[in-house]
Amino acid sequence: MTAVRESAAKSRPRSRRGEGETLREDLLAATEELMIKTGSADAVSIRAIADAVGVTPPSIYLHFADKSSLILAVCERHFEVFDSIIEEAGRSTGDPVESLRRRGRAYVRFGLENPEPYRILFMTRAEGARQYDVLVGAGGRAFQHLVDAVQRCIDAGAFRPVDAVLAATGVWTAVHGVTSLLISLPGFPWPDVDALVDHVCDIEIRGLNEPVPELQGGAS
Amino acid sequence: MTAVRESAAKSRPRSRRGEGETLREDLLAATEELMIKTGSADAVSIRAIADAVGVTPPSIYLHFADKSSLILAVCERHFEVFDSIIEEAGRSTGDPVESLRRRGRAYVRFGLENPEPYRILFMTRAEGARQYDVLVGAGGRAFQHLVDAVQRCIDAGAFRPVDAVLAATGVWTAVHGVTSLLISLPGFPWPDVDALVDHVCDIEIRGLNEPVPELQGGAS
DNA sequence: GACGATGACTTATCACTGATAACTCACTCC
DNA sequence: GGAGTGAGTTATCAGTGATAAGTCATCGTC
Repeated sequence: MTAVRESAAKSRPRSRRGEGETLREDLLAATEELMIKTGSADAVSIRAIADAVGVTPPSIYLHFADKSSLILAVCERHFEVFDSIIEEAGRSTGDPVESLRRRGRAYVRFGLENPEPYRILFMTRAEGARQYDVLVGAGGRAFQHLVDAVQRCIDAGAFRPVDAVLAATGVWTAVHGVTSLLISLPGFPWPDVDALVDHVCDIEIRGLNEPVPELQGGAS
Repeated sequence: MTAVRESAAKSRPRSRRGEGETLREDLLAATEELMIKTGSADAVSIRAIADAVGVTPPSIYLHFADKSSLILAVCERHFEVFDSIIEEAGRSTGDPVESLRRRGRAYVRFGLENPEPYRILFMTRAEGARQYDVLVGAGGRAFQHLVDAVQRCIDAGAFRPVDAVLAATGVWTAVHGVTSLLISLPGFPWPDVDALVDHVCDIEIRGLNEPVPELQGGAS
């Protein structure tokens, strides 16, 4: 019987000396493909990955410490793209407030288009090394980009002079809230997604708005 | 060797006729305890649960279809309490806006105090039966309670006359965003949690505020 | 050009997981 | 007192992540 699983490569030629890295790349690619196909990281097994690449399970451990390291490596690749896409969306306009809104839209869209990496990066408990790596590395940079974007709104006088880090954290949690619930509960009777995202951005922007000083009976 | 695992009850007396439900209750209690102790539903195994109760693994399947049904049953119990705690917090004041703020605080606090049930209910992909049960049942009621709370703010003239369902959805995603990120990334350099939650509530409330009609130069 | 070293991988196996089929036991009711 | 059944057990399965130890080809060296 020997179920053929699905791989094309029944067995792959052993890499030459010094070319071990090629297997590592192939493993990442195969894992990503399987994750997208199955829609869940738990659903892809070490054996399935090994089969897809045409190699035996233990050889995976020559390149990754364990399964979660492999999965995380795949997700971190997405994260780099994540940050750059958001930055690009933010740079597509000169108005800082509109820029922030576009960042928010891009964030949600990316999360919905890459639900499993998003889930792994932001919706599962991070511990130890992973926490440090992701948060201090690419994650830290991405968050700083958001803080800067908020600061620009403050500097432009569009937002009250709040603590930019606190405000940025609030913005992040807001867009994450929509993204993550849409991913987790696809069966909930959600309003139109675009309308919801726009509403969330509206609330955030209005909430951080400089209020017109009407209470003091300002002049002119 | 036979590792003793940890249970006290080495074996439990077989239930009498008609008392099968007692095992079901014991299973729920033991599972909840193990979930709290290990902090993760995956970390508690069918065998560990069976051991803790003093029974063999297959007997669990006489009371629950599979492991996830058992876990979900534990979480749904929490959900009932969740809703009632939020309702209670909301009723503790007459001011609808302050009431909404208290609901938000209670929501986040409950999530942080029961991270694993929260994770399972709101942070893992829900499918099929579970989706239907939780969303249409207790979840539907809880959400309706939130919509009502928002509507009261609108009726009181404290919020603009927005779509109450859309606004409630936004409020939910906002408090969920904080809760879920705090659970997932405990190592992130978060601001003070209370300050963050208050800030998120502030933004939401200000964002939904009735703007003083200064642009039209309103009368009186 | 034989030879030890080593990079790249395989074979065999472990401990564990959720789950099922088939059996046993004790009690109840007729 | 025997059939029926509720309540649980024994034995076992297929699959999981992971490891120890072996194989095999290639490289650098003498």
